[in-house]
Amino acid sequence: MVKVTLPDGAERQYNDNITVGEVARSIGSRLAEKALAGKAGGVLVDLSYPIKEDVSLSIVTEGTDEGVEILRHSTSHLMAQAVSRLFPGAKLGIGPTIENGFYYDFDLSHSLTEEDLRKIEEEMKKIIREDVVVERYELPRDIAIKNMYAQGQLYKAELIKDIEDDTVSFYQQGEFADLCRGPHIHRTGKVKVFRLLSVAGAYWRGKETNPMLQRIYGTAFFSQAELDKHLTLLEEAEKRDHRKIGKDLDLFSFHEEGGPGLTFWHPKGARIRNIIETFWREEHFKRGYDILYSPHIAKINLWKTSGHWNFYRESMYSPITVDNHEYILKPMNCPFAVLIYKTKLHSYRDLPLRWGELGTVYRYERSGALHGLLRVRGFTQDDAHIFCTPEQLEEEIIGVIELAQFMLSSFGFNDYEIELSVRGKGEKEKYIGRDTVWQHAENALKVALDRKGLHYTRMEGEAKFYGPAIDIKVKDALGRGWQGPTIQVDFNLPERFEITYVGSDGAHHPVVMVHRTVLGAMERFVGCLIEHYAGDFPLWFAPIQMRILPITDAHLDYAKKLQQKLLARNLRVECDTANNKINYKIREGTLGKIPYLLIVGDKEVENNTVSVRSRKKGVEGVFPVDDFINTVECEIRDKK
RNA sequence: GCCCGCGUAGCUCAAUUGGCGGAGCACAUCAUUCGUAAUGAUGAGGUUGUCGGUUCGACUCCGAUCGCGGGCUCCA
Repeated sequence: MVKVTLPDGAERQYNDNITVGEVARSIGSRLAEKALAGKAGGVLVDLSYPIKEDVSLSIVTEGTDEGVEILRHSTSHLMAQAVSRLFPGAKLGIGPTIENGFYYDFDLSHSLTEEDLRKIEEEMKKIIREDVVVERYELPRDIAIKNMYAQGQLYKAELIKDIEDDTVSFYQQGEFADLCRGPHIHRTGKVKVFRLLSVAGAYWRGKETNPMLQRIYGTAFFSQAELDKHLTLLEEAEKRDHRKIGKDLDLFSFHEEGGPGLTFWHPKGARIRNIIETFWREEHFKRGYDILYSPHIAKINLWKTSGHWNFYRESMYSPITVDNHEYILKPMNCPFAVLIYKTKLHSYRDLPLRWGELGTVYRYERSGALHGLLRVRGFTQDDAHIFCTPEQLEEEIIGVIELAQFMLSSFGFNDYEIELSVRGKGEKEKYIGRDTVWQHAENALKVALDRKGLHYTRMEGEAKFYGPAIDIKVKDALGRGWQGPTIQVDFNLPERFEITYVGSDGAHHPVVMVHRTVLGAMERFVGCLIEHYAGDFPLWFAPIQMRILPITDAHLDYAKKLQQKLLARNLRVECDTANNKINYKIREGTLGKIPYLLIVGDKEVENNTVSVRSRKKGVEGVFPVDDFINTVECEIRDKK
């Protein structure tokens, strides 16, 4: 007999080798109906899993996150089966679940098209109707490898070679079997609704030197309603796309004549940037920062000293030769701050020095990586370099974390992920500096994060070449994370440039440098902002805050005077002088996502009022001009 | 950079199997002077991304190239 402990604490006795599915059935037929898998002792197992010893068990059902994940994983197998049927000889890569769906990689000579996806979907539905049993079996590792080679499944063979266990498990459904840890749904008929979404190239195991496979992305749900909801969500996200909104709202553009990844800011986009930058400077001054300006290019030797030429060259624009000297467009601002630091001796009494710089850098991003404002080749970092003593380091990092949090929340970002980016194992040639120095730097970051009680993920191999970092990722409309703020501890550049401070003992000590941004880069930040608000910006940084709409030409004078009055109060206001009906003007203003539309006609002229229509609430009513000004000035101050 | 797809008027899109490139919006002119999401008429606009090839004839087929998109890789 075995004792099974259920989630509610109930204990039940069963015969040895009873399966998870049978336990579910013994509890209730409805549970059995909805059961997909089990969780025995915290490990996900199939319904066919035989229970051999006392265990705590929960049944994974359709309505749960784990259930959906199993469904998607099984759907990816189903897809692989369909692809294998339609394209004999297809070599299979991997087919995992991902957030909101799944994918499977295939190596086939035929290039998959959208129509192929529909055909594969049809074949998948056929397999669902066949409702074949999905069965798990195990093979000794060596035999499994031999089998895979015999079947021409080289990728699978390679995967098994990397598995350390003596036996590996497979799942058989009809004529199709696939290497998999499981668990899986027990019949193909359990798959309900799914959709194949796109095809894309993907390197085998993510390595550029490996062959490129064809990846099919798809998603699956337990109900049509859920799938529909998900597809609607994708459509909504498309509407929030900053590239579309940027065009519609006339914020920025890119030009073939200008070059890929080089942003042209239009007046309204530039206005947003200017507001953010002004806010940024003021906030920095308040927190004891000064700001710098530095050149866009510098002689190549500077970059050799800094290490960029050796460790960062592939991201740098090629040298420009002037008067027999080679110059490089700066990919980073740090060496410039160092040069300024070196212009005089610094006492420990002067530290920390916090030097901010809205520095425009140029990096050669591979053409395929470019993406609207979110990944460009020329961008302005809201950079700063802090020079401090080792003792001050922790406090400085905490100060930066707090500033970054303040900045993000000021712009409405409360959902972001924090990563601690450290060196990858066994690729030391990618980084400069000694182990002890790296250890020290990493520890400082870790301690600061812990002191702030922040949750973070440790990311191996994500460090910069000169030091580890705290990276904060904000999300776009599709939930893709983009690195924004970053805090990097650097003991290496100070050493390379031999920058020191004079301590109380009168001796020179190496200074510690912190590189950081609190927004990331203006381009990316504005891109994320657009998606976050879908172009519907809060009043305080909306490029146009209000537009005056005169009913007829007879009200133009009043409208113009009103505009002057509002401009004088530093409000961003337009006047719609076009010869159009008021309905038309309102429509234009609404589509332009202008926070306030101020309608003025006979009544308003007579009483010195405005009829206010807000984007948030629609018709707000008629207010004396000064009252309206008061209201919006409060709203701007509160950054609502 | 790699795989796949896409480039037609400022924008969003049409154009049988290769046979004289159209529409809506925006813009200009004229009329209209209007109260909370589109007034009407007229007009202007293009070497179909670029270069080359096939053809009597190319937006359409082929090649190259530039740019964009979805991913992979890479990163603020």
